[in-house]
Amino acid sequence: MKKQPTREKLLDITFEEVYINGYTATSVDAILKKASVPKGSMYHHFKSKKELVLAMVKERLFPKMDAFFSYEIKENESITQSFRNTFLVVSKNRLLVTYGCPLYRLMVELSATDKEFDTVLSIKANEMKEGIKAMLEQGIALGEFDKSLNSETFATYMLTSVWGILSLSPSLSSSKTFLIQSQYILDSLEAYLLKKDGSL
Amino acid sequence: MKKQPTREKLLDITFEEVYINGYTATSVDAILKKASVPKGSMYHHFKSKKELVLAMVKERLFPKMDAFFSYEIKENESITQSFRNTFLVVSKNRLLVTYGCPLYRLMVELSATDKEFDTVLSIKANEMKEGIKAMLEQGIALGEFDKSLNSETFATYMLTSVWGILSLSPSLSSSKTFLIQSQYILDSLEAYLLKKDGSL
DNA sequence: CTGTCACTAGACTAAACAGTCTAATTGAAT
DNA sequence: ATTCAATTAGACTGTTTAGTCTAGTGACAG
Repeated sequence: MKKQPTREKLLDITFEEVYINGYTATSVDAILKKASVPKGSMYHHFKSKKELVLAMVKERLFPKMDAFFSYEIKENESITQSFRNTFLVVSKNRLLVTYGCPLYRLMVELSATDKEFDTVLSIKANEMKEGIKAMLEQGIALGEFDKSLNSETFATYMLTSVWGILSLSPSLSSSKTFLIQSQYILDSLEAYLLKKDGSL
Repeated sequence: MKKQPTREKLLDITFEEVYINGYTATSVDAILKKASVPKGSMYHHFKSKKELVLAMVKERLFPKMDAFFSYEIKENESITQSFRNTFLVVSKNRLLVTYGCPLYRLMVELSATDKEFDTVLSIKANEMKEGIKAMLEQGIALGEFDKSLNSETFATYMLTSVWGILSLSPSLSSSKTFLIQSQYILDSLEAYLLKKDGSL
């Protein structure tokens, strides 16, 4: 168990603390205590609390999300099935089901009042929307969905409604209810499904 | 323009400040300054910041939401149309579209870390779910929806997905995109619609 | 007119906050 | 071994925070 470099340890602990408590409610001192890092070290690596958290967003939060969502469709798998699989993976992630999407939580807390956070977080949100949009368009191109499907607005709908469902109070959320509700999202996609033979 | 009683003025300003900035990022001093109320007066009426905000939740936030959502169905109006009307009303509310639902924002910020807030806010969230659920059940009873519709989970889905859609970054939200996306929610209800004659 | 009590007023306190400073220590290069 | 820059260490500072305290004010009942 070799010693983790200070900067990396700080980013890890900052992710955990800010995810659960939010940006404002997380104090620098609390992060330092949990990480067992003295103040001077932190302010050597980061010029302020905000810089620390912005670095955490770019070097921890974003990579975590990139690793989670692939937007790739496996061979012989329909786009619908691909979405279903992603929902299944999400439902199995205890933290996501309990506390919601960390990107979304930060957006809700900070986007209205902090332009810099809003810009950075919106870029990732947009990237995710584009990923979903590309999948939907692939589905249209392959004849799975009707051309009348507006991939832009439907992608945004899928993304934000999943965020909303996930961000229920921890006391009310469960992986089972998430799965049922994600099915309703797929139901709304059904309206654009081009039924072929009775293969399903 | 008669002078507003101190307590009432404090609740009004507290609602505005906490709605936009959140609980933690709103300081008592900021509220007092904006309301032009001295500290002693506030601590005469409320024993702490938390009590002030809890009172605001009960005496401002909840009544505002009660006034907004009726869960009543007009004569000769289908349940589906009734939902559509509510979405239309929501889309016309600038604050809601810009900043999202104030109840939901507070839940995202506090439910994971504060049991008391979680309890109080969850009660209202549950009440709203029950209101929607009752409408759905009325729709089943009147033959508008199929009996296979799970009113409990679908009501939760409607509520949380609307919250998610509304809580997009202010820089990305608009009343038009909200309306389009709320239509997708109604699309998912379509799967349970008992089509009758060609009256629609 | 006077005593009472709800409320106002704002100076004050102690703790928590983000951020600074200088000195000590480390590790790598020479 | 010596040098030197990168890092660690934590005491310190100034500000903001929620909350206290005591003196005063104003309206109203007797």
